[in-house]
Amino acid sequence: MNIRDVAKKAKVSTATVSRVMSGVNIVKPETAERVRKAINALSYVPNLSARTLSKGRSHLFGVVISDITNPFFPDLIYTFNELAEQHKYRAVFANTNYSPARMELCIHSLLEQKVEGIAIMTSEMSPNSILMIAERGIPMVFLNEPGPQKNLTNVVVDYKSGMEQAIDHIVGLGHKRIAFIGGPQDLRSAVLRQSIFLKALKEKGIKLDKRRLTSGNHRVDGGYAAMQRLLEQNPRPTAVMTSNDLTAIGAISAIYEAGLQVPRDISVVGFDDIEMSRAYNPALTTVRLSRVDIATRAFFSLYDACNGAGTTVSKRKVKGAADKMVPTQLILRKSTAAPTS
Amino acid sequence: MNIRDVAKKAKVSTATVSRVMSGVNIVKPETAERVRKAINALSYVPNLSARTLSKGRSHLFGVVISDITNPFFPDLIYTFNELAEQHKYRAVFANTNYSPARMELCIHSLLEQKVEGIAIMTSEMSPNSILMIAERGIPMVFLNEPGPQKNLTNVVVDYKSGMEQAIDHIVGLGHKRIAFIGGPQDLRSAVLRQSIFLKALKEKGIKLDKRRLTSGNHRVDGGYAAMQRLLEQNPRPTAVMTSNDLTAIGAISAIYEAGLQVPRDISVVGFDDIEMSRAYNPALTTVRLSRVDIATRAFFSLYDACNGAGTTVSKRKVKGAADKMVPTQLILRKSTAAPTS
DNA sequence: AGCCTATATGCAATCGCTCCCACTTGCCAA
DNA sequence: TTGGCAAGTGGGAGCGATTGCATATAGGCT
Repeated sequence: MNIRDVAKKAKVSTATVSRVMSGVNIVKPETAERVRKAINALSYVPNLSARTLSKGRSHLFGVVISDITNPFFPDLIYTFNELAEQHKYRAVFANTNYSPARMELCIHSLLEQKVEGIAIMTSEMSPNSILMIAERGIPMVFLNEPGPQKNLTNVVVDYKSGMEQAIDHIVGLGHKRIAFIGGPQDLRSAVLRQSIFLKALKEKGIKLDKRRLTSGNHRVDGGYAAMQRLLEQNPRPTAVMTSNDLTAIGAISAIYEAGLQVPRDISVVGFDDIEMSRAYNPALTTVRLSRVDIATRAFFSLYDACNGAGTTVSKRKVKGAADKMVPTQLILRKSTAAPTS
Repeated sequence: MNIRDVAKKAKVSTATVSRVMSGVNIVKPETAERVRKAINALSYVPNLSARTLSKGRSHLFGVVISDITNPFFPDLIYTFNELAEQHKYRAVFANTNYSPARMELCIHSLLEQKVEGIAIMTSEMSPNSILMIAERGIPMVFLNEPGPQKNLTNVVVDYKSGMEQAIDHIVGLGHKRIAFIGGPQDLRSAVLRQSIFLKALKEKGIKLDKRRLTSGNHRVDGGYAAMQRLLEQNPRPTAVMTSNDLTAIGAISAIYEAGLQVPRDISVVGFDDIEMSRAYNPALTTVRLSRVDIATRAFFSLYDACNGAGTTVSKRKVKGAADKMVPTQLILRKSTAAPTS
């Protein structure tokens, strides 16, 4: 079942069938109708490989993520996918599983598929792969990449603002013994969050006792273990800032397990505002980082690069997206309160 | 940059390059080496569309899901993807957003991509689409589809066993006033869970007061609202069984918000055992439904259908998968306890 | 020397579609 | 009448790979 069968059935040439399907060029309405009837009658579905090969365009974007299981990503994927669909693109996803070696495979697979743009939403990197993309002139977009190079754009998150809001909140409540649980120290985004936190703290003239600076793994168990360590201290911290929500949730588990309560005994602040933060018990005070924003900026960055800056509507959107950082914002919920001296 | 460039550079024909890449047929080692050098030198990546078109095989499976944002799916996708990779397949995902109309689009897209098999892991259905798949002879696998038709397999979950374990646990603790919060009544899987729960209850000679049977939407807010309604009753239930974990989490929020505690005042049991259940506060007693199992069975069901039942290893695995239902199992954690009369 | 086989490689048709170009037809102006 | 133009359609090359078949070469055997 191919375009020739349809052409035969509709008594036209394959060229005409093609024209009817793509909707461009002029086809006499009656002819078009006949073709459409034939398509339905045969329940014909065009072959995407053939079309891609022939046109030399895939209308496909690749998105590289670390791990679909990480609650940070589904929202991102959802939004990206939605936008792609709205703009007649498709999106394919590739998991690196946090491994640069696997990232290389991911990129290779995306290149095989002739994607027209690649969004790299991970921290781990394979410089070699990046090179391969670059030398093909394929547009790329990164997340918080430090040194922006030519030929690629960069979605950058305004971590600082959110961190400052969180610090102001904690300090405003009267906390003095503040701890920080960071993420894995080989994860660039985690290191970035930590350093920005420390810097913001310093700028406010507050100094953090080194013993209160520890780290987990950005998962629940890591937060749990880190908090257990903090709880052994005497005096123990009265407020804990964390590098992501899963860490915060792990920390809260540890606090309850030690017979203490949040926020009565210890206040906890998360980062990311994943779906679960609102539903958690107690609902987590956290810094919201909009995955919808990130996905939107990433998508339009690629879309714009592929479809010339000439367009009007998309142009405006992208311009807006490129101008500003992705904002972050403190969301006050139930996991913070004044210390009960 | 295509196979001809490589051939020219290595001073061989395109046929030889192709043979080197696919690894089949005999190529003189030195020639192969020369070709490999050329491939690297040019950093050539083959064009998948051309390959697919030429071979007439896509090595691609499609997976239809409702919504990537639903925590039920990421695990499923992860596992499916992993298995696909291990078996030299790729997997593409399509979101229906719970809409049969969109499902039609999803299927159309998968057919365009010439997928070799389709796993339909959603409840919503578009009979028309199913027909299109069937008439192409493409293997399908469903999740808990009630009437198994020919030409498709069905992964079925043993809801009953898990429900019975949960009921035994609750009843064994001494609970008399048991409530149930179901899912959306237009979602087949939710209706199934509910009816199996009621049936299991009846079989044990326990009867449920109709007023204690209510439903949410399988999301946190629905569980919250449903629980609020239950809390207005006098006497209120002492144990609540729910149709999924998100519902249970919503219910717990409502209970705490009413100034009560879990499990002291009310016990809550979830269903699914999503990642968050373990980390929730209190950790949720729930019925585990292994997404890994589901994905594994779904994958091998398609894989086997596509690669003849003749293979040995896969055959064994698939046979095992097809024989048994996906088991469910009660996981005891902290959200259940004996009622404090 | 002549023949045969096994091994290694090349030629070219093919997959299903798109799109350039050429062609037909009908209409209007010159 | 004729030329020119626009609208509608068809022919067929080409996209980049795979693969059946033909061919070339080397070595072994009689």
